[in-house]
Order: sequence, then structure tokens, then C-alpha cells
Amino acid sequence: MSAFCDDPPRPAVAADIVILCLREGALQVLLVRRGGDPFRGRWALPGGFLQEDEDLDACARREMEEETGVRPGRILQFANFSQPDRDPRGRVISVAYLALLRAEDVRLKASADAAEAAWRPLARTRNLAFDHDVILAAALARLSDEARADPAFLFPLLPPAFTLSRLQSVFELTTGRPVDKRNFRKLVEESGRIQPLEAFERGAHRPARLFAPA
Amino acid sequence: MSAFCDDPPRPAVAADIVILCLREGALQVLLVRRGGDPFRGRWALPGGFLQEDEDLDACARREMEEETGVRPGRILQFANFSQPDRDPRGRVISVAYLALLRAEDVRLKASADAAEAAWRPLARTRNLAFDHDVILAAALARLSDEARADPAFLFPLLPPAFTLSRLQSVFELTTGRPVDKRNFRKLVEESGRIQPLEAFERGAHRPARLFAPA
DNA sequence: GATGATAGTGTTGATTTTACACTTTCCACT
DNA sequence: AGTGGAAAGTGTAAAATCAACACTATCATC
Repeated sequence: MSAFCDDPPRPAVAADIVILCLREGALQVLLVRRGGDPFRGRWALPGGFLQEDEDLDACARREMEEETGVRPGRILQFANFSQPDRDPRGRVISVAYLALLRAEDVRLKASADAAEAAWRPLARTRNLAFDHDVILAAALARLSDEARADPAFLFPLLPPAFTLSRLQSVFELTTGRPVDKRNFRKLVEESGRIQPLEAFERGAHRPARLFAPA
Repeated sequence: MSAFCDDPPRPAVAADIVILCLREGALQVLLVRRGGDPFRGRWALPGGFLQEDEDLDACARREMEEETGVRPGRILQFANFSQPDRDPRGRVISVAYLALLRAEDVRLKASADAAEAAWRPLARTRNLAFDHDVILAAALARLSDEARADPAFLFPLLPPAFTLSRLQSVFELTTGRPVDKRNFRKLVEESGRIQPLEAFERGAHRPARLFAPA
């Protein structure tokens, strides 16, 4: 017997997570290949159902840790998806999250629902299961907004020490637009979000100063 | 028998709506007095459970129309509230919406759950049922952000034709900060979001030109 | 016709944003 | 050891935007 007078329908509620990293010079998204119907064999965003004793943020964090072994720094809830027919199994409300992390920190694991988990370059990511194409697109739009508002949002994609050129290239990847080197450096250096280190990255060229999040 | 392998918990999902209007020179929020337990007799935000055949936006619109008789123009989904213990009756996920409208358009109706519905000035609004104080505060913060980003967001609070002084006073109410008259007018007039009318509001003083949304 | 109250109107300085090009430093190669 | 290639690093000027600021105009009322 329900405690509610009008006995509301009770959808399942899931957190679906757009987990992005930087690999092979591009943004890649963590996808799982579905092991069961519906959409068997198709790629989907990782996610899982909200459990009794957790709120949505905790659910997203738990799912993410199950999937990647990584405890994420910040996760960003960015939209709900609630079309009645978005899941053929029945009513599922999806709360979408965005998380950024470093591919090197991740040991991919298959899980209950996922036959396989893999990083996929964004460019070749189409025809995901359910409405996950739409969720992914919304995540990327949000990522771009956040990066423009504060490039420090992108730090979790990078190692603890990074060069400004590297940060700039990630910024350009996420926003889709090239920016002027001097203006970008000025902006970031004056933002107080980074501190210069007495260390340099050496390569075939002039060594580049390393910076760390402030 | 569930279509899901892991038989997820099934919370109720509700849309709760912060409906604001302008009354007596202040922002007021539409509240309903709870007719049943829990929180019997306390004020709460209007809202209701997601039904089988509707998505969240449709749910919010339907609830709002039931409560006010007004079909809202834009509604803004701004946050989820999902603490496991936020409703003593059981698990309820609340999706919070913000809507603006004109008090004159509204015929308040009591509804199933609501013994009474009334506009309440924000200043005197405390100790709402559930976590609705928090939801309301989040709504006001979001309103302020939206208004600053684009004062046209506030148009639904105003009649179809309004003076710039009136728009400015609403802007100041929502953002909490006074702004310079000339700067504000310049900003709004150059935004292309309003058009001047050949009509004036007459009072005890110099007539003020009326404007309409572009 | 004087008073009171709101409408209406431009300019200036400060700040922020954008555009733009050359020198430095290291490695690798010869 | 000298040269060439490649990315690192650096400053300035013009443009656009934002912020501050005070007086005149017009109506209603008395």
C-alpha cells in the first residue's frame, strides 16, 4: 500500500555518464558495448540505476568508479532525459552527467550490463543505443560552455603538471575554435587557477615550462 | 516480472515548480498549503508526479496549468533534488522548474493535494515543506543569473506592453542590485529584444513610452 | 503658473578584448 | 661545431565594452 494518495507511476531512474578523456590527441568518450537486449551489441554510455540509499550524484560516482576504477573529481549534472519511450524496456528517467579524467588513470572493466568497455574517438561515435547520441551531443555543448567560462574546468583531462600549449590545445579541441596563443596564456596566467613550476617539459624543441593547478 | 536484469528501485519522480509573479511591487511565489501529511498545513511548492505518458517538461506544464489555469510560455528545468530522505513517505526524486507569469492571468485553484493556493512574497517565505526552501533558493539564484544574462528573460512577468522603468525595476528586484538608468536602457534598447510602441503610459507624471517584446 | 514626480537623454574614462610578429632555445643532423 | 627545424615565449596598440555620472522635459495637480 502506497504512502501517496494518488499512487504515482514509478519509473526507474538512471545516471548516465559522459566520461571524456584525452587520447591520441583527441577527445574520446568511454562507451560500453551492450551485452543484452535491447540494443544488444550497440555502444552505449555507461550508467546505472539509482539505488535506495544514494542520491543522484552518489549514483553517478559509484557507477563511474565501477566502470573505470577511478574516483572522479568533479562530476557535472547537466540534463535530464525523460521521453516516455526512450527505453523499450519501460519507463526510465535518465539523469546525465559529465565527467573528465585521464585515460592513464583508468583500468577499464567490463560490468554486469557491459560486455566490453572502450574509449571511442568522438568523431567516429554515432548510432549509440537509446537516445545516447543526444545525451552525448548535449554533454559536448556543455563542455564547450564550461571550458569557455573557465579553462580550469579542463584540468582533470591533463596530468598534474602540464604546459600551457597542451592546455591550449585541449581548450581548442573542446571549444572547436583556435585561440591566440598570447591572449590565451595571458588569460590563464592571470586567472590565478594555475601556478608555474620550476620544471620543464623537454622534447625536440625549446623546453616548455610546466604548470600545476593552483 | 521486470524487464531489467537487476530490478532497479523505482522512486516516484515529481516536477516541483517555482512559479513567480510580480505583485504589490515585489516578486511573489505561488505556494500551496498542504492538506495532508506529511507537513500538513505547511506551505509547499506546487508540483506533482510524472505520469506514464508524459516527459518531465510536459509534467511540469500540466501541473502548472492545473494549479494556475495558465499555460506557461517558457519553463526552465534547473536542478534535481534526490536526497534519499527528502520525503518521509518514500523515495521521491524532484525535478525543479522555474516559471514566470503574470498574476493577473492566474485564477488560483485548489487541487488534490493542496487545501489552498496563494501568492506569497519571497521575503516572508520560510519553513516550507520538504526541502522546498532549498529549491526556492536555487530558483532565485538561477533567475538572477538568467536576468543578468538577458533581461528579456523577465518579459513573462510583465504585461504585453511595458515601460522601461518597469522592466528596470523588475530587473533590480530579481538581481538584487540597482543599475544605472541610462546604461540599462541602452543595453535593452540595443539588444533587439524589444520594440518601441507608439503608445504611452500616462500617470501623474511625464508619460512613459511603452515597449513590447520584439 | 508653480510644484512635484517620473521620463528621457550623451559623454567620458576605465576596462576588457582582440589582433598581430618576432626572438629564444633546444634537438638532430651533417 | 654549425645549421635548420620546431615549438616556446613574449608586448603593444586598436577596438569594443562597461561604468560612472547630471541635467532637461513633460505631465498632473494644486
